Amino acid sequence: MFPRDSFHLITKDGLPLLPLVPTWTVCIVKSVDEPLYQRIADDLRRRIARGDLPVGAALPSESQLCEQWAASRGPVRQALSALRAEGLIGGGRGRPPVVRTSRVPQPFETLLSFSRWAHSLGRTPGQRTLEIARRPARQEVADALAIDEGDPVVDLVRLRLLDGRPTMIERTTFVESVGRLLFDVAFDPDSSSIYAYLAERGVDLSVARHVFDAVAADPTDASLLEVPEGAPLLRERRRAGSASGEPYEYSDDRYRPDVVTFTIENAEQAHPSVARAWRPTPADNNQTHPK
Amino acid sequence: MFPRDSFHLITKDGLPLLPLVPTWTVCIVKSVDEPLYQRIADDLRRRIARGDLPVGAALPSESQLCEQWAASRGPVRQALSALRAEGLIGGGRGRPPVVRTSRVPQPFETLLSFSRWAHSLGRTPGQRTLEIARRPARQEVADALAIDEGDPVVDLVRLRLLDGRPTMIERTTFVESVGRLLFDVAFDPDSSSIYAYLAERGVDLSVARHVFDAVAADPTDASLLEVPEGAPLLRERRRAGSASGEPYEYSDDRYRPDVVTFTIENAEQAHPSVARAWRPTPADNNQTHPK
DNA sequence: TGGGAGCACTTGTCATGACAAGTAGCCTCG
DNA sequence: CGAGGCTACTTGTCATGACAAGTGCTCCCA
Repeated sequence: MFPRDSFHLITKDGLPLLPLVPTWTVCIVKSVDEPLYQRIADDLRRRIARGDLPVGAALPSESQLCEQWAASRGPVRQALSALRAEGLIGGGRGRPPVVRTSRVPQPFETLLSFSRWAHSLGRTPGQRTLEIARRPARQEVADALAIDEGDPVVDLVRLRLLDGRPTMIERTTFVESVGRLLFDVAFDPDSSSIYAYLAERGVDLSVARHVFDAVAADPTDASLLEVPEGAPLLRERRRAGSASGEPYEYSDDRYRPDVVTFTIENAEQAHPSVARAWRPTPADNNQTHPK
Repeated sequence: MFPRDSFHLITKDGLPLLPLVPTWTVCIVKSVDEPLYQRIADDLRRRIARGDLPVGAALPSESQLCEQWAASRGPVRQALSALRAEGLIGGGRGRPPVVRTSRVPQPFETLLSFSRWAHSLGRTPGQRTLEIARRPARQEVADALAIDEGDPVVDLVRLRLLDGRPTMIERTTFVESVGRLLFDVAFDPDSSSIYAYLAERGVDLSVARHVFDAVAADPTDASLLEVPEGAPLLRERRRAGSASGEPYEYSDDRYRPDVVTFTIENAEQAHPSVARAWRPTPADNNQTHPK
């Protein structure tokens, strides 16, 4: 299915081999089959993330990049424009592009999958499945999934843990055609990531809409999340579906606000980026208050 | 200061005059001095927003756009790529671009300014200034503004109303150089928008970071927002500053979650868009539950 | 009638060349 | 010594041409 990758050598600066490079070490990168402008962009991203190009530093000029990659201005400008759209670089007419931030934007999946997010943080996700059932859709769920009230759906309720601590209650409803897959013997809701599992089965979740508000913990929430009844919880209601807009799942997730926050970064020029953030407990960040 | 705009006629379809157009009405658009690819993008955006190109419809092919605008593929592709980045259109190799949604992304300011947001919703914002004071910075604020604890700052506490109903408590702290402007006789905190006022004075707020969580209403919050003590509130902590990253303001805003929510729309391909959403009260949307 | 080859058309990628517009540094002149 | 102009260099915009890769359709043949 995947094209066989071919490889080539590049220097430790991420540049193709050129006579003027004095010393170099070897690393291997995916090469052909990926368009040139993407290889250029990936390389610049990597150099920014690694700190070779610190914040405030000027990138090589377009003509220099053209020489280094033996490319014309087209692909080089395409790469720079991609970085600009991600907010990584600034600059403008007459002055060379400048590194604005080294933060790499979180990919789409990170906001969707709790497991994937936890792993990207270097923490260990856990989960306890409380209920999985096939039942008729309630009104609110039917509206969100664009089906009729009473149509069969699959409900899944899970308590999600972070490093063993209760963090979130997830009440997800899948349309029947997708939820059916969760009853497969191959699926173990307590060990694997649902989204990874569904992706393997050809379910493409590619658009999502998240609505945030706050609710008070009801008795069930309170005992599972180990907070007092009535404590404020951060609620995310999520509807996700295919690229064509067909909804596949609706979820009501309630977070302990002392463990998880959501962050939006916003600039006049660049596109906004969103991220789920983990908040260290007071015991953890004792004496480590940021300067 | 501004270049004198020149104008030209285009048909009701937004196309330049061509002999093959049978009927047309006149409208005036800004023309020269704006690059071609932006004029093309603006025109397509307008046609999508007006419904001339409904969701699901295919856009003209690149070669057609080239003919219509007497342009080469460069600017046309630049325009399409801009729309694609905004999530307005989809499509790919071999198939013509397709309108994905007609929703125009909210500009940067809408998430920053309560007044601006309310107006864009067609609702009337209100505000009651509870406190404005110059005092030494607390620890948390000093950290956020990158100044030393005890440095002078300007605190502003306002109750914000939507259609006369209490909606949000805003506790904003400005660095002294910016906050000083709020004591000017020309500024009336109860009538004008702070951000519009500051922008006039040359304060450029162009990057912001918003962190969302939930808190319980303390006695002050409760009485001002007219909710029970301990009720869950949606909290947004915001840090905003100049393009170079210098922070100007830090704010702790607490919303009634039954009035305001925040929404993130997220897709695998396009950049995320964020928006503040107004939630009609149960009395308002009685019998108008969405199908 | 069904399936596959072929074809027309689409978008994706890249090269080359040209000019406009903005920046920063140098240098001259008052 | 300061102000202004000049120049080299940068990025922004656009034209033209070419080929690769994917889609959808027709048409032919088994």
